[in-house]
Amino acid sequence: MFKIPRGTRDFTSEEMQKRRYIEEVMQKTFETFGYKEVQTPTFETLELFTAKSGDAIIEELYSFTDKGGRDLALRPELTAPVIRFYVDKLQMEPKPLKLYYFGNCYRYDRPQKGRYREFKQAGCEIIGTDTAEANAELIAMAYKILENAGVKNLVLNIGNLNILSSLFSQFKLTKDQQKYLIPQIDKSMFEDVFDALRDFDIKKEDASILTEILQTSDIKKIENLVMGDVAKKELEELNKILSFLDKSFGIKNYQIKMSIVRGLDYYKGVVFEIEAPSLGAEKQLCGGGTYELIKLFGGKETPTTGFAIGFDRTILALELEKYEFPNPTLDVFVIPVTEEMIEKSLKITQNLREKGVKVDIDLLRRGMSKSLKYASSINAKKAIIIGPKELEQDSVTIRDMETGKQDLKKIKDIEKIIK
RNA sequence: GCCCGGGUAGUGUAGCCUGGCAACAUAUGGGACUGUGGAUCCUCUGUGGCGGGUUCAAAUCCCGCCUCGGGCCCCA
Repeated sequence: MFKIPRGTRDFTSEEMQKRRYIEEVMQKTFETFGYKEVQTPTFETLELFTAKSGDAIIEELYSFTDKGGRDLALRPELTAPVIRFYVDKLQMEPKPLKLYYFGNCYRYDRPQKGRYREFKQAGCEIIGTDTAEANAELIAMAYKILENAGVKNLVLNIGNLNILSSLFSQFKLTKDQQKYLIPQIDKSMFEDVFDALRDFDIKKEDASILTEILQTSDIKKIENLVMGDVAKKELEELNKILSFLDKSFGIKNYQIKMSIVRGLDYYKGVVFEIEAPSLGAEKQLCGGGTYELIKLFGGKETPTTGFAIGFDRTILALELEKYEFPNPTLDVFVIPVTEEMIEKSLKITQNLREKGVKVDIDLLRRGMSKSLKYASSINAKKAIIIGPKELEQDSVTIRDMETGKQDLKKIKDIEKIIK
């Protein structure tokens, strides 16, 4: 017996039905926002990912050397590949460029619920604009995608990294000091942040201002506390985004959260995340923001914002919320009563299939009773019984599997009745 | 990578503490009701994650590994 590799999954037809359905809903939402689908390879050069995230991520990558000696890696995410694609081939496309994608990604992590070594992401990037309306539209789309997919309990947090970094520079914190603070901010350990700031010789008042800003979700309060032109200007932008979300997109269910940091290295400006609180440790469904990667990849700098949605987690959240996925059904199950009927039955089956009807036929030469039972267990809507009695009159028996009602119908009329 | 809890037919479970023939339900295949279902009955197949140790004897006790789950770490 062979075992499935750790952290990977097989999907049953029931699960695939759910996944395809949700993927379609997401895809439609992307399309209604004017986004176009792209696809990139499953593996890339290792360098693409180390350039973006540093050598430290090699530990969490599925990387390998191919037979030509090239260092490659299975993609751990899709932003870097898509931006590589953009820099390589799409720079002259009319702006803004709105791209979306679905793809499996691979990370060498310890698996647990909602975290797999092979997982699927849905995401997008908008290239060439960073107006408040562009950012608001993007955040709204992320929210709507999850809402349209049917997730009920969503928490949308929005922050802005430029405000944080301008405060950092105002307090003259060194890069190392910032590096020390960021993980603590990420973990909401604000007392430790305060203590650290004091250790860095920040005045008590300034330290409390910073920790206040990090903790409050009251934008007025932040307005009163924030200092410096850059931070004030960014705050104004943030305010515009929030106002668009509320007034234009009807999304009121958001919270300011200045402690979203998301690896400050290449994220700039607005950042956001959407959580499904019911999911526990791995509850983040979506993360995104504005970032600067194009220049790093050798392209002409232009604003970019994007997000990624954890597809598997979205499915998990829906299942937890007892979301009712559509049931897989079969339009017709054909039952030949005797072996002599098989040829005619296959022909009728095939005729219906050519008309686009979902039809299956008994292939085990089972009796009527077992066949009907089987038809019922696979959720067939109708059964067509084909036997000598019926054929004498050029007819078949059509049985409605829900009501149990059945009628003798002419073969030439089957198509009409089924449709 | 760390801490904790699990792993018994395809699925869901009992037995484990206190070692002694591996079992129940369900699903699947076949059959009965001789052409009408969700039923009933009969029947076949199928089970201890893997390896080692203790013992006359291990699903049961001990150790290691694998794996799933909860919590960390990480979260691009």
